[in-house]
Amino acid sequence: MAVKSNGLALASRRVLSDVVTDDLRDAILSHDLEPGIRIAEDGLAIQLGVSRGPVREALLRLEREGLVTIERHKGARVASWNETDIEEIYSMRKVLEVLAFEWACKYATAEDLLAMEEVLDRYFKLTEKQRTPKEVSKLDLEFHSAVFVAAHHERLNKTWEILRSQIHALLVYTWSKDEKINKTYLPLWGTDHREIVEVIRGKQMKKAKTLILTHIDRGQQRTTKHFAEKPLPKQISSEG
Amino acid sequence: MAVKSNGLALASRRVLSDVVTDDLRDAILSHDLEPGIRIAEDGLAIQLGVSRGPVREALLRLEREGLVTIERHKGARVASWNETDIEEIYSMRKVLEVLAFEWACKYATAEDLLAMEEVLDRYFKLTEKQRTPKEVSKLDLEFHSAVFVAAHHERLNKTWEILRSQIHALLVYTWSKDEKINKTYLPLWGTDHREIVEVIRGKQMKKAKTLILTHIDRGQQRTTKHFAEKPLPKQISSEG
DNA sequence: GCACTGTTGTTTGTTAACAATTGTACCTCT
DNA sequence: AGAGGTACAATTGTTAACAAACAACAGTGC
Repeated sequence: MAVKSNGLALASRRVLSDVVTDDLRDAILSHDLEPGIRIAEDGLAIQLGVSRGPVREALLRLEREGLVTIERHKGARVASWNETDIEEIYSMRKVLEVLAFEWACKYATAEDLLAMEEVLDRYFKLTEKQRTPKEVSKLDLEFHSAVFVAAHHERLNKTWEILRSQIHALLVYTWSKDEKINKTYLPLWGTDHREIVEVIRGKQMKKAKTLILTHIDRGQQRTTKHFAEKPLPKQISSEG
Repeated sequence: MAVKSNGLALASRRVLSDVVTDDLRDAILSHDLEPGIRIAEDGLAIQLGVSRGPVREALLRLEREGLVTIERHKGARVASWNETDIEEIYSMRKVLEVLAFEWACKYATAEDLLAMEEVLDRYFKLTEKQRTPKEVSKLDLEFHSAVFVAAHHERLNKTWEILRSQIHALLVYTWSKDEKINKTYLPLWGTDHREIVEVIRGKQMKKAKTLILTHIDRGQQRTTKHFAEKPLPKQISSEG
């Protein structure tokens, strides 16, 4: 019923809990569900036309992704963010990306490099109008994910996927209100990434490390700035 | 029924899925369940006297911990290990521990340092007979966990807990057969840890980094060696 | 003998009902 | 009026039955 089999039959069979997980993640990352808001199992189940079982599983998975918090006997809420979260997320990101670049320098295949360039191409082909914060940050994360894939490091990739969701949510959150600031920053990313591809191709591990660190630092400063400027949304009162 | 309420009532109410998770984790980490072995939901549920719901949740959690692998419509198996896993685990461990030490140098409280020394004390008070691989590695991991706690970094701690389980399982696996090798190595750990505490107390971040890296390297070499020497157990035939 | 197919049994995925816990509103008593 | 307690409502935790997918095997046709 809630199975949206668009056209062709899916290769790896999707199961209801997968569908619910993806739907819910999309709802959170598209800011349909604001941070702090309560998610009742039954309500969501009815809304999606499924039973509570798959919904429970989905909430557990999203909790591990850091998009949702669960309290015993009290249920789930959409995760909310503060300055500490930014510090934690970006400090984690730095060490993970450095490791990813080291391994990518060692193990990246020709296909991996091609995949990275493909994302890069899509970025440069964006028209001025398409160059929205949402679209650009989506491509940015896609590029970095391509680097992690190139690292061929299973555990590192799993950890990155979790952090990626949180970064995504954080960006959506900080950018949800003001659309003007981005124009001055965004164009920089493309050239950064182009340089990164070449460094990996040349297996210049030392250079890769400094390059990625400054690249991420820029992102962190931007995010911190936006976060500070952002007017706090109506706090969910049922917090204390 | 399966609720083992030993004496006093637990502070934070434990729920069935928690009990199942812990029981199953113990069974895996104590090598009662060997790597590769199949875990049927129904069987485990009956064995523990609960229904399949909590068992499913437990399996999901242990999958995220990396102790169990789940295949769609095919069920769960106890995770098994190879040389690649060792490389992945220890490369992750290095970057996580370095980050933990940086943050611990910055944010460790007096209580945190005390907690570390308490673990250290228990190590040095072990009698010759108590100094088994199992006991020593348990204390080793406990010490490192204390450092992560001292870092006061929520996401880093969560990631470490996952990796810690895997390291634990890996150690149990490599040491499951031969008990003789350890005697020559084990005594080193205590002095390493003692030095580590002092470095954190003195907030010597640079020194902490090199110290922890050589410390972990030793562990990796030992594990790799044991793993290579270990005779492969009877492969679970239902693999291919 | 070998490939194919239908059947059967086992296991996971899903559902709906039941039990237990938490939060709230109202009532009573001091 | 305020403190405390009781009943009620809402929500999560748990269970058992049902549906769907997968795996093994016997039987059929070539």
